[in-house]
Amino acid sequence: MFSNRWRFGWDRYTEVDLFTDHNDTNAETLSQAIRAASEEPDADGSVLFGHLQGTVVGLRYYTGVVNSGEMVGLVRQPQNPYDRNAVMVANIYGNQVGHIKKELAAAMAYVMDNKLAKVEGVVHSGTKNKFTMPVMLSFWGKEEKKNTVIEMMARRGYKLNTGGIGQAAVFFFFQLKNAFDNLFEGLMESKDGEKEAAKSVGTPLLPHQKKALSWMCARENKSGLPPFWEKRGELYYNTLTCFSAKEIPERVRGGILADDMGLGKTLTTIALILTNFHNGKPLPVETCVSVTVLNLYFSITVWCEQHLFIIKWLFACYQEGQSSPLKARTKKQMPPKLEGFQEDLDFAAALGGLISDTGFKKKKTSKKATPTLKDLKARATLIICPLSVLSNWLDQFEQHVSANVKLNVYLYYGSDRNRSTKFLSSQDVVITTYNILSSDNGDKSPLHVVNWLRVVLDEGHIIRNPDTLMSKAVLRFKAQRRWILSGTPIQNSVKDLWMLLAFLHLKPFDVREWWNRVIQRPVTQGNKEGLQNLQTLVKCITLRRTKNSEVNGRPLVSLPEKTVCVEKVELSQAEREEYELARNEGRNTIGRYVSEGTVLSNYAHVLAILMRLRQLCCHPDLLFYLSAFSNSVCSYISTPAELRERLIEKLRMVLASGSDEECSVCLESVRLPVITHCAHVYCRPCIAQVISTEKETARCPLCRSEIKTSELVEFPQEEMGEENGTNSEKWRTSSKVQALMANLLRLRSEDNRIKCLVVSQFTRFLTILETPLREHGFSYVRLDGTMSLKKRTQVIQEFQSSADSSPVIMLLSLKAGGVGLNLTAASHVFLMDPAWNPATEEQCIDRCHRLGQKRKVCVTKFIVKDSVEENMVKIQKKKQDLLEKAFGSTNTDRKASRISDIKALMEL
DNA sequence: ACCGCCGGGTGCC
DNA sequence: ACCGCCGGGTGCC
Repeated sequence: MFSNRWRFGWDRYTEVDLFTDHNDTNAETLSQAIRAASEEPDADGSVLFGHLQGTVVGLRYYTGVVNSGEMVGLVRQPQNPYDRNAVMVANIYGNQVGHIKKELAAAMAYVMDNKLAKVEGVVHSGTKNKFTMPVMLSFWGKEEKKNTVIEMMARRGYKLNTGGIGQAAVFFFFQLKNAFDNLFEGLMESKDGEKEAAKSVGTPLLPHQKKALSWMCARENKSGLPPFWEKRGELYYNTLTCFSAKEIPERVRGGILADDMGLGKTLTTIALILTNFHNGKPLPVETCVSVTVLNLYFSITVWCEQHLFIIKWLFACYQEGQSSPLKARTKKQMPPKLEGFQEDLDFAAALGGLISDTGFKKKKTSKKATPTLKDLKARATLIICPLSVLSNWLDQFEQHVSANVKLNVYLYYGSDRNRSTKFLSSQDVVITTYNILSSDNGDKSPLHVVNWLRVVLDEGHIIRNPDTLMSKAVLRFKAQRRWILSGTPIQNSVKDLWMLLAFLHLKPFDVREWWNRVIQRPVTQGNKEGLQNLQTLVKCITLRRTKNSEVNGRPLVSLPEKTVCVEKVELSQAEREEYELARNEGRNTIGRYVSEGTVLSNYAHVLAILMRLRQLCCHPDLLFYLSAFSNSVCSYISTPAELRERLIEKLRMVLASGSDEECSVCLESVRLPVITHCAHVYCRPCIAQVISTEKETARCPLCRSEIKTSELVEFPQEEMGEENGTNSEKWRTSSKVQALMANLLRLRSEDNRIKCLVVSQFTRFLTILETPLREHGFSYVRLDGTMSLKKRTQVIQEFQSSADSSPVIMLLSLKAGGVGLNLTAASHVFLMDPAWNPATEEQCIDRCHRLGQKRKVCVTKFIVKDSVEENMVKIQKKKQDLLEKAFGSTNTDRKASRISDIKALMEL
């Protein structure tokens, strides 16, 4: 009796499958157990400890079957009444297959419960008999746990086979990295043809948008097999996990639209909503002769009028005369109209052609509605977007939906938002923000009760961190179709993708374990096949075009021409003399370091010399003290205050230079910079760690001078952003300044509304340039890294404005702002000084040579003849190769290449 | 399960 | 006969 009861209890789990959501129950289901077991936040640093052949027993008691080569999951069952060490074996769908034999289970339980290792199983040869079968177990975990685990298992008589575990093939690493970077490139091919949007879409679609629409409709309607599934006889077989099932695997209805910013993702999505309702028919919408705008308008105003951005949006509408304030006000006072709801549903049902009007109504009230009816019932598309683009969505609906079409768009936002699920279901579109979502997160939240036709995540990469509330909320939507819109689907690593695939319900990868095993780990370890699989996966569900993409041999969108020319600048007699003096001096010094082999220990000094030369090329007043103290020179500085002053000066120079100073501890750009008494710059956390590890014996990683935490000097807060050192009385010009001004004056005489970007790595140079700009009456703004986000947006807005009073010149610090910066108002770019990294320059140019640019773009690079700048340009070309080779190469290699760079710069 | 293990039946060669 | 051997019953954790 007892035994039977329990057996029944466990057998229940065999019926659990991962294709069904179990949100409704609090009972711990097997699928949840597997999810929980595999939800280790960071499986990345895992290494393989070894393999072990084990046995799965008790097959005859369970329904789960496995194929040859199929992956299985191992789940601890501490509550098992027969053995608290029990380890259950389940297949991909979560059907139990059996148990690990108890002796082995006892050993594994210890390892698993103490999180010493994650154990994975693969059944290499299928069932030999129907009672037991062998399983290959592999143990994965943190390097430092490796020996403990091996010893632990050995003590219990299980010897982990550690032989033949090669490290990831480093050789292919570079290739793979490249392939990964290009993961989202070239995903266009010729997916389907073009599709015309429904009549209700008021704006004609561009060819590439029609293609996207066609692809999206196909993704929603076609019933093919998802990637890596194929039909084998009566069964559906997953070629990656070797799992097979009788039922056809659920297809992902949706995908990732990853077009570049500006290609019209919003418009295409609106077109999709209007064009592809149930059975591929257009969304049934009421049309009317009167001004439709008001309907949309009305629901928004009623619910959200207190929010500033809406007011802004309304204001924009007024201005454009799309509706009158008066009408809006009268409309606003009317009670919300909901009776259209039922009509719409009936209309939808009638369109579906499957059930009669009355039948539909009857079923609708019944709780046991079949899925088909539920599907039909779904009408609304839920759009989730960042607050910052909310008004843009409203604008776009306004703009692109035909004027005579009544589309119910509801903005689910604000404290008095309508939480009625009946109301929400009745809408055509509900828009909300990620923030609302994370606050409206419970199971009873209306957003999670409604059966959506479609859920669209705008800027979907926002949910890439699975630990956030909103990411969790996003996984619990009930929806038939799911879309992610994102210009940058991957920002850092493969990891970013998991959440996206999980949202899309891409089986079986929505369960972290299978994703980790099949894709993430192979890819991060440089496995070629893993990457290919990932590519295939992404290809199947993603459409991405960039501004450079071509369709039928023609560019998607044609950007205006861009010309780049280099203007050689001759130094004046005086400048040349000063430059040569500094150059000879520097050359001697560096030459000495090279011959002594002490370039690295005097690296700060070397950089300082180069910096001085680069600055001399721009303007003599750019010079800071050349704090020439390599460790040996420190002694002549007398007082601590003077030392501190000089260190700060030096630090300021490094920071202002924009030379992308590298921290020698983490080898990344320095964050929270501090300078040591020996004048080397590190990230504060990095060097602090060095000091805390080495204690009293701590030495500077670069020059081996003694260092102490108390001697780390930071940039004083009050000096941040203080840049008003030059006053116009002492101001003098330079050859480069002259060259720039000549260009600006010439342009102004041709067309006084031409806008220019003037770019330098030296913020002080920008300051120097302000004087002649003022003198010649140019209106300018300035954008550099020291400005607050708020100030930046304000400056950008000012510059982008087409108003007559808006500035014509932007002084831009090379590294300021992210890639997203949009400065299309400018059509001329002046790069005042060459950067170490040509990509930085390209990025900067792209800020104005991008979608939305109407004029030809003209880029001028000023390079001083016969100077370190010319050599930098030469190295730039080489640099691209170096950069690529730097992947996977060692610290020493990178340093070595730097030394050879320096030699080339100084012509040594 | 064409195994291993258990425990009862049995017992020179 | 407090053993070995035989053969039937039996079987995950």
